[in-house]
Amino acid sequence: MARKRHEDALATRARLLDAAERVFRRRGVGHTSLAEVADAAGVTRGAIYWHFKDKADLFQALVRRVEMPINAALEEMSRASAADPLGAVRRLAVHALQGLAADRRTQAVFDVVFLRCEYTEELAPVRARQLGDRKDCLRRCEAAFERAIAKGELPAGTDARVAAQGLYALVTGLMRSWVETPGRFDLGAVAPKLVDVYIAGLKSDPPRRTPAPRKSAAGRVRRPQAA
Amino acid sequence: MARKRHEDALATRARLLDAAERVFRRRGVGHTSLAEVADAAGVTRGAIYWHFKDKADLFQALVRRVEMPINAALEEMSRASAADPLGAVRRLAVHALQGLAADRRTQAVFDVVFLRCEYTEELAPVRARQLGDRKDCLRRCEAAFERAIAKGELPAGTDARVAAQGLYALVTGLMRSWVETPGRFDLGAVAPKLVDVYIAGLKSDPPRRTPAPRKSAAGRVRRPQAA
DNA sequence: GTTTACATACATTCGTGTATGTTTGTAAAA
DNA sequence: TTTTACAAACATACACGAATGTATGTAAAC
Repeated sequence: MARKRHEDALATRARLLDAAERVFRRRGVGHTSLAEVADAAGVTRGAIYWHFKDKADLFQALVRRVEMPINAALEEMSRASAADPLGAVRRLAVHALQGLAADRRTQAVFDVVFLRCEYTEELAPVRARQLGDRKDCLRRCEAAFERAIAKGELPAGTDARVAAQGLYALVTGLMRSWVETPGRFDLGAVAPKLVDVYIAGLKSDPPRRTPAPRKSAAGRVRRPQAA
Repeated sequence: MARKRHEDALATRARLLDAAERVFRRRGVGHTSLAEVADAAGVTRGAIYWHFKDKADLFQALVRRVEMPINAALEEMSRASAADPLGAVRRLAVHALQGLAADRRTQAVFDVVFLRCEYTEELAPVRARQLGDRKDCLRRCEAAFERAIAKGELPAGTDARVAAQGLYALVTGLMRSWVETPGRFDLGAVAPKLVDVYIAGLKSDPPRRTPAPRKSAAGRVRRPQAA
């Protein structure tokens, strides 16, 4: 085929990404050949190899399309955490969950990321980016919780790091749960309730910092069943 | 090679499962050929096709090896939930997490299940089983929370279903987080703290049942920032 | 002698990467 | 302004390896 104009080429690229989303979701990243993606986009493999280096590169571009809004929300949370730390964290968590519940593209990408791909060597760059994003998110949330402690919104002695890990686990766990069975529950409605449950728990029974990292065997628990 | 005795054959089968655990974890389920598994086990593909129907069958057997203890803990939880519902739920969640933190085989299988395989058509039976297990777990936890409400351990009007979904998300989210970066935090120590945070949150700010499923647009939040 | 528990060999399919072909926008040269 | 040359944006073709399933071989246990 012939040469297109710039905008036509960008349209082709976008159609390739859309097609990859659909096919990856249905057949899995590793199980789909680039020929299938090309077919679904109405082009040939040549188009893919023109726009992308290989399948991993295509996948990476696919993920980055939905990363930006989340990162923007993270930034905003860090700003707002100065005045209202707990509120900022709450808004971030709820916003992330409701964003997933509302946006079809986000749903497709999270479906692929959670269930339809395996993180081996060839996806190492994607994986590294995911872990970096997670680390960043945890650091920001931890910082916000620290501010909440300083402001007296959370009890002194609260382990902000553990608190952040718990919130992250709750949110991502909900995301995965919902992606596994979409439509089985109303994520948009459940999200604020459960985030509030967790934050209320942080206030009334927060994770305490371990008083001193003794040399004794770690891993076992000692807390006498605080029920 | 020659024929072995029954116990020898069972040992070969076990070594195949062990080898598959290692290779799947390193290279991903879809990206590993059965020849690699056979090599790692010191046999040929013939042995695999003797003991298992195909790769999916091998993977399924691999997962089932670690499912039993968890299901047993679930049963025990249901029994204990009559007398001490919240305590039983708490013990189940903490036990599951610490079981992951302690057992190498469980770690390997969860690693593969979370990160190194893609759930496509060929893994449909495995997937169906996972979803069934999840459903069972959610139902039992919901029932336990209902008992807790009946006993006054949780406020009346608490939505037990949502409460169970949140706990499940927290626990599985922690599992995945820890599997993603093992050694980055002490799961055995963090687990009871965060489970307690969540349960304390259920007590002080529980998810309320939606009073009446009005016809109004669902999904948006209305709660006036309960900070 | 028969079946078990594998090993070996084979045919076939599939996917990838690359090399090459082809057409047309587009900008500079004339 | 027309022509020329180049490069963008793909399509097509090919070579290669790799994985699967099956078919067959085989030696020891029972």
